[in-house]
Amino acid sequence: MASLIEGQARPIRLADIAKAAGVSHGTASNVFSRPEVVRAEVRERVKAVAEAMGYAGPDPKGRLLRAGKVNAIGVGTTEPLSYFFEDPFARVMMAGISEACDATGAGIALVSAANQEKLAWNIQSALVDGFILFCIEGGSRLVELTRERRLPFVALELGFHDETISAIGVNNIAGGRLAARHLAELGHRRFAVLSLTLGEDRTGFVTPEMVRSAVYTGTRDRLAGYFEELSGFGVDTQSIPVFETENEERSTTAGLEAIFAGGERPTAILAMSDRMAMIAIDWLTARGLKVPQDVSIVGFDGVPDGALCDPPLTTIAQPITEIGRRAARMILDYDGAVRRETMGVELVVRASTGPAPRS
Amino acid sequence: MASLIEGQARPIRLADIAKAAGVSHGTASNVFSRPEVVRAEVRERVKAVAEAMGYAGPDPKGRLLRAGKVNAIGVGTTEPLSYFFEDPFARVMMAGISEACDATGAGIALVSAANQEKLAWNIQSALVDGFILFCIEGGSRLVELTRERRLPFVALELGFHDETISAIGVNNIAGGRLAARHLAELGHRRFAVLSLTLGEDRTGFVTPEMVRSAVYTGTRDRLAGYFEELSGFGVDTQSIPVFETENEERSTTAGLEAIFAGGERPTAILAMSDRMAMIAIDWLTARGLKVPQDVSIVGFDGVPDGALCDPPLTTIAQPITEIGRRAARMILDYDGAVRRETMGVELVVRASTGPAPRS
DNA sequence: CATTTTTGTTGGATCGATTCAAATTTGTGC
DNA sequence: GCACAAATTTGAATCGATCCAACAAAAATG
Repeated sequence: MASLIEGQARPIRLADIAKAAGVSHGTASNVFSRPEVVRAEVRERVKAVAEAMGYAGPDPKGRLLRAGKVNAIGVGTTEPLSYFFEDPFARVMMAGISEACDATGAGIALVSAANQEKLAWNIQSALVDGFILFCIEGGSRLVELTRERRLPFVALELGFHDETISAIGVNNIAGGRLAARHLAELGHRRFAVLSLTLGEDRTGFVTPEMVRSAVYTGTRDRLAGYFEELSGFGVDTQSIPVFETENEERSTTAGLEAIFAGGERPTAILAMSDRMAMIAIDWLTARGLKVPQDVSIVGFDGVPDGALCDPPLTTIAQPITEIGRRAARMILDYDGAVRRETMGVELVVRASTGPAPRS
Repeated sequence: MASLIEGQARPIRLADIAKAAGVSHGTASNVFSRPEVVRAEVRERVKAVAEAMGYAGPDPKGRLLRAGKVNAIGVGTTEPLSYFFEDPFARVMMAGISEACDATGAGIALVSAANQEKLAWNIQSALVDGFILFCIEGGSRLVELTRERRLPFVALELGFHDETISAIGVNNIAGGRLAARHLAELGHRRFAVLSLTLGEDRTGFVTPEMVRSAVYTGTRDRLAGYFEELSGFGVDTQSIPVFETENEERSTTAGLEAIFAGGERPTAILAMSDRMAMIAIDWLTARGLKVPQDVSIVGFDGVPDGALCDPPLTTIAQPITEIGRRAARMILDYDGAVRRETMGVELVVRASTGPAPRS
């Protein structure tokens, strides 16, 4: 009678095959996880029973609970999941993370939190041993949520002023200086800056007070680097227009329009991302301005696309892949310490910069 | 005395705070997962205790075991993990998968199996509700392994002849025909084919017998499409060189060298992937052959890069994103049925094809 | 043949939560 | 103040494995 009822196959458990094979569940477990300790004869019998009953092998869910380690690292962002596959910067970073994970056999779990309610849940319920956080905007909330999981995590790329969390970033001041010096040495004296976000979600021209109260010290530092260097060349940095964008097309275009609406047009643009720099190239070209003959542009990041656009982009290259590798290793080899690493950057000169036009 | 020993903080469990707050496990659990059923006063007390003890919230590992559902889908491949972020085809596919996952709040777990031993383990221990398999080469082993997990899974893009597994693919015969017809109508009569793998890991020229015994029916069908259509134009398909590659630079280049070593050079190349097509463009250009004046090339896939290369690539476009979306939904809405879907393809004419050179 | 080793097997404890039927408390109407 | 309904709380059972101390059997040693 029982057999008649057992129609709806509920998944076979290890205990089921142990019973069917007439061994203890301890032995049954060993057959799969440490086959060498069980006598060949028994091993074969248990395996045969498992096969016959259609056992799928030890369920990772059960193992996980016991083992405690998931063997996967979570990568979180407030962007939609497709960000990881579409954004050039993210892709190079992910390649670095992948490399480190491949080397140790760890998996990668992508965690997105495009909408606020699900963000919390997704972070809270992700099955991972630690997190790498892409702190674009809304980063602070992401960090807060992740901190509550009490798992190891590393913040990338924002330069939070919170010294209590592990982070890997680049020397933004040095990067800013390199970019500015390169342009200044080419004779440029009239500049404009396309800036990443400084704090709250806003776009538009930036005032010195806003810079001082910036949440994102990464942005602030790049700006500081630009200004420090340019001051050395006698440029009045107070008069340089700085337009804060959301690092996407719409707000960047708005920034360019605002910048070029004025009378004194810049001969050089300092962009805090390659993304904005490439949008700027397109925008200028579409308006008949030649890059670099009329306007020079320096980006920031060093994404591969920059080498392919027309003209190829001069930029401040971050060691993106290496940052990814290190971030992953930081999680994989977590030892309880808070680590903050700052990587160097380098100027990559391509064709988007040239001598200042003599007016 | 005990308190002296308890130095090494082992993570706080729900049971710990239940005891500390003087409530049962059940109530403590409800405080977190169904707060509305517990009296406000108790709820606050428990929460306060949790806060004070530094409780990280219900551990997903425990919840998972009970709930049974991971709420994540695994994407598996035999390539290294970085494949997902670097390969153009994979990226577009992943974007589609991401979209479907974002919509339902599911996560994505990337599972690689670059090396054989770890392959098995990674597939066996991945914490997912189902798999989407990128069946490039070595696909059959991947499928075998996954089948053993007895989880829902979908195979992408290979056109396995095994009808018992769910799969989404495109109409390869129709695609082949479209490509061939386009070239034939431009007057081409001398062709060469850069083929994807037909079966075991090998590269080189392909014989008709090998085609008949092909494991990968997707490859076979594209070839069939090419040949059927060309026959209609009176081309002797027997004499068309077909070179099987591994869809990467080295073997594709080898194929081109072999093809162009002969006396009767083709005026048109049918490539079974955009990847190979673009490699071919570069190879030909580097050798002073003009595309499409000297040689026309049609790709297959329709990856975005094809539109950007020089010259832009004529290709057979698959609805890659849509395939990804459907695959993800197939796992997410799994109902126990085996589904096999075939999507349509379309010819996208760009500048890599032109009239056959006369001579 | 008795004793020690080696090799295999057992079954209870554990990992960290959720669920649900039953027990208890609180609230309502009369 | 009582009966009955509604709202809370309890505690045992469960999810599916692994670990390990204890035990049993077989093999090696004296």
